Formats: sequence, structure tokens, C-alpha cells
Amino acid sequence: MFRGINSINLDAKGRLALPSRYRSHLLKICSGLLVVTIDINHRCLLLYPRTEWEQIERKIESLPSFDTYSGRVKHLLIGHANDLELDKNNRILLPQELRLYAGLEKHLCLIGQGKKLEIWNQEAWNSQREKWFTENMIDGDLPEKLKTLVL
Amino acid sequence: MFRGINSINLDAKGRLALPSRYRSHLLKICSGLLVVTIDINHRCLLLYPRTEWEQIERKIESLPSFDTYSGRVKHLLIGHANDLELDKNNRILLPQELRLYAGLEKHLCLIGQGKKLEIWNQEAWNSQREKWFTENMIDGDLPEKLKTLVL
DNA sequence: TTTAATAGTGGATAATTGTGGGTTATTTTG
DNA sequence: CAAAATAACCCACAATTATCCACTATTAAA
Repeated sequence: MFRGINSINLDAKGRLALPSRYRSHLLKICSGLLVVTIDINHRCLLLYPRTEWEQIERKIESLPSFDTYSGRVKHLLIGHANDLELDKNNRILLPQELRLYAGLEKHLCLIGQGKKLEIWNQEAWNSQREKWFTENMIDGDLPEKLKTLVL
Repeated sequence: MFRGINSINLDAKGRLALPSRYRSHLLKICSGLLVVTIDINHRCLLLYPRTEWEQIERKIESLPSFDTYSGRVKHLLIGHANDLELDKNNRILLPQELRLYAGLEKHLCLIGQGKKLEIWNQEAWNSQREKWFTENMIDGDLPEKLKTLVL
């Protein structure tokens, strides 16, 4: 499971060094083979171990072909998916296309989100986070599972 | 079960020595492996034994992906969760990011809250406590379970 | 009250990780 | 097909972090 935040610098070549705590885990579950694609809800990227991605891809592919939203999800997620591999120094090279989509410059944030990692432009993450903090949740809109969640 | 309050000093490196009475318990139930994350409702941190956290994380993960509020909770809680481990001297190192969030300086409070511990800036805790004392509860707003609670 | 034991604190050292860049290989483009 | 650009690979240094050890203070015991 991926958790937690990391501030990371892209180097001049567009390489991203993953936090070392993820390394052995990634080598074990997917031999360092990864997939990046775009997030549909936010301007950020999603990074999956190849094995995880393949399960998700299968689900996406089985979505109904004639449904508008399903088609959209297919196009965006699968269409932007790129295979990556860790180099010897635990780094990945992000495709330029995706770097542009997510507005990634030098400073970025890597956010652990369970089965996947999210890659955000640092400032974009900060302002999104502030937004989440300041917006109040409206009780009636909460799904049942969330209402009964005990922390 | 964690109970009671402790005043604790952070050292210059951001390390926090846990009260020794928790030590053997923590070693037993989680081998000294912990998780800290942020509290969404207050500017403080939550400290869980790893085993406890994993149960909560599973619940959070299963929240619906396309629901706005659920996404927010996932991002904030899992995104800010950090794995920690007790060192030989019964200390943990709090990540800078989280120290900043909770405004932790030298003086802090550790509050036992059942399955978890809360970490507050000392002054923030004092004033929050004062606020709770002075604010009145409005009867109509109480959930049924609280109305019928017998102390 | 003295002694011993435990807990709290600080800091030096060793190990790891992040970062940059040189070199070779591969792909793209004119 | 040649030249340029991009990507892969490798090594080395710098900075950070983890680990360990030692000292002080506080509590408990004799």
C-alpha cells in the first residue's frame, strides 16, 4: 500500500526518483515495471505497478461500448497509459506529453493512494489541499459508508 | 487502549519520545510499527498502531471512487499517512510536513483516544479545550446515540 | 538519604539516498 | 542515410537520514 506525501524534484532530464521505501516493494510485486496515465478528475498523473494496472485495465475494457461516459473513460485512461521501468537508481522518466498535461515542473508531489501513486505539480497540490480543508462537507451529501466511518 | 494526556517536548530533530507506559503495549500489538496522519477536523495529528491503521485504511479505500467527499477523505487521510517506527529509545520522528500542518513546536500534547493518540500543539490544545467548555450543546443537534448515553 | 534503575535528551558516526552529469545506444528527423 | 535529438546506462559526489552511544534527570528502591 502506498501512503504519504513526498516532495520530489524532477531533474533536468525529466527523471523522477521514487522514495526508496517503495523500491523493494515495487521490485517484488512488479519487477520495477510501472504504468503512468492521467487522472480524469484532477490535473495529475497516476502511477501504477504494472500488475495492478492490468487488473484495472481489464475492468475498464469491459465497460459498455455504447455508453458515453464509459467510452470517455476508456479513451482517456487507456489512451494516455505509458509503460515505464525503474532504472538502477530507482528513477523513472516521465513522458513529456504527460508532464505537460499535469503541468509538472521542477517541484512536484508524490501522493500515496493505496494501490497507486499520484503525481502532482507541487503548487497544484497545495492549492487543491487548501480547498479541501476549507470547503465544508454537507451532511446530507455524504454517502452512507462515509457517515459511519470511525477514525 | 490509550488514555490520558501527556506534555511532551519535541527535540531539535523533530523526534517525539512516547510515554514509556505505552512502550510494551506497542511492541506487543504492532512491533513498534506506527502510522501518523492528519486529523481532518482539527489541526492535529493522529497516531495509530500500524495494525489498527490498516483496518481503517481498508475502510477508507473501499469508499466509492467517484464520490467527491470520499475522494477528499481518501486524499487527505491516506495521502498524509506516514509509516513510523519506534527507535531504541522509544522515540518516533515526525515528518516535517506533518509538524508544519499541526503547528508543532517544542511543546506538544499527546492525548490518548482509545485506539489512537492525538498529537496537538500545546497551546492549540488548551484553547480548543476552553472552547469546548464554553460552547453549549444544542439539544436538537445531538444524535440519538449521544442523547441516550449514560455516563 | 543514598543507590540503583529507568526514562529523557542530545549528538557523533555510519549508511543510505538524492542528484548531477558523462558516455554510449537508440530513435527521430531532415 | 546522416545528423541531431532523445533515451538508457553508469558512476561519483553531496546531503540527508538512520543508528548507535553517552550523558543527564527523574523516579523508584533499599
